[in-house]
Amino acid sequence: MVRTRTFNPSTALSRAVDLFSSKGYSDTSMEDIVRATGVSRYGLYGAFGNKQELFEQALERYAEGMGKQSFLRLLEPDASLDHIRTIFRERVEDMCCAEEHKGCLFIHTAMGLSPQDEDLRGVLQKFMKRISKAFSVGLESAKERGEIRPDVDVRAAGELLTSTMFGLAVLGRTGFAEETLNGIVDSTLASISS
Amino acid sequence: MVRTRTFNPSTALSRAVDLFSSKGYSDTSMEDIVRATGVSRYGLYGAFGNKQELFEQALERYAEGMGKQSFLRLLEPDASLDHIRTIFRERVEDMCCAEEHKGCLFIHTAMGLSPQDEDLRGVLQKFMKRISKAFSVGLESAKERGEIRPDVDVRAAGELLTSTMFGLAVLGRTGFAEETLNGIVDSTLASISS
DNA sequence: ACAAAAACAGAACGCTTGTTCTGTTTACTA
DNA sequence: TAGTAAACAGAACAAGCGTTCTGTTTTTGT
Repeated sequence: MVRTRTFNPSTALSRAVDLFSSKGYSDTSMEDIVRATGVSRYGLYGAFGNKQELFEQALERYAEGMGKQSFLRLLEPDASLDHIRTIFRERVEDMCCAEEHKGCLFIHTAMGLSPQDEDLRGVLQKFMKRISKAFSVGLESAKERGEIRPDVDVRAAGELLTSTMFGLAVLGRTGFAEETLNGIVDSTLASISS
Repeated sequence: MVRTRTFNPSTALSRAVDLFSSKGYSDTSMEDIVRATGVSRYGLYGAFGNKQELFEQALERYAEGMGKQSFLRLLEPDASLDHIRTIFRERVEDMCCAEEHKGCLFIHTAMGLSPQDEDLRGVLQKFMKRISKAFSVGLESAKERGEIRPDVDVRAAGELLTSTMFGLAVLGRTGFAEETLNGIVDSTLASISS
């Protein structure tokens, strides 16, 4: 190698994640990414291949970020119902307060999925099941703490919470009030707590 | 008028609704609509103005169809919890069984919304609040029948069900099993039933 | 210091997009 | 039945897309 990169692919990817998660795949152009990152086409194509591959890496990065930022703490042994509530509160705040409209890359990807996109669908499913599983584990801990009704099936409840998370994101995007969304969170959590 | 239309704008609009709700605004081209309807560009532009206006009419039509097909029955005085469950069952079947992947135009529209699209956001919000209200009215009837816990706030519960409906649609799109989705429906309804 | 290989900026390419224009056909009216 | 105005099919247009190519600049190893 005779000349070194002047940009950091990792931070460029972060910018791409932001764009993709607020506008989705189709409504984000390579030009947009060039502008947002300050990286030339050459650099982007050299580092990521093409738009599709860049998107896939962005999705991976997004999932990783969501995990680290929100769901990892559910796997700790002292996870409680409050942890779960906090995760929802943070997500809700992100979703509706932000005038920049962050959006949710998972939903964008799900809606953009074409029927034959079996690979991408699999990846997305894996990420969502991971979220569901994390909720279940957290719920199990909360159950041991006596915060959850003993008859609650933590697997089913994990799926319920995952579904709720996406439902909230859609309502948030549409501009529903933060209190409305938090009300939904509280109803949902109340339905499983003892 | 010296020559009459050879196509029916209303049925053409129906086709457009199908396309938009499975692929969203950006991923549906006028060419797609020309092909699906058999109507020439001239006819489409003459009847609907442009793509944006066609989309808005499609959204209106979609909402109307959703209302007639699903939510109108909740306004009848004998509406019960079973009516609500049936609506969810039908939606779930539509969403995940169908290999054609019908999709949800509301979610597509919500995600495609740009921060400054204040008008469209208002329209969408109106439709969603209408759904929420219909749920509330149905829940009130069910409550009078003794099917719902007396302490349930039907307004909050209506919002919860609306959110659930969108969450389910996202999971359905991602390919989650029908049983999983129906399980979520049952958990949700169980949480409010007496 | 020089040569070479890779990063760079941006022009260019082919394609698709939404939209408009053109010439032709049709059916109603007088 | 003849004239006309609107519907028609599709060519044409400009703009934007993802991608590639080109000529220039930069940095490292010799």
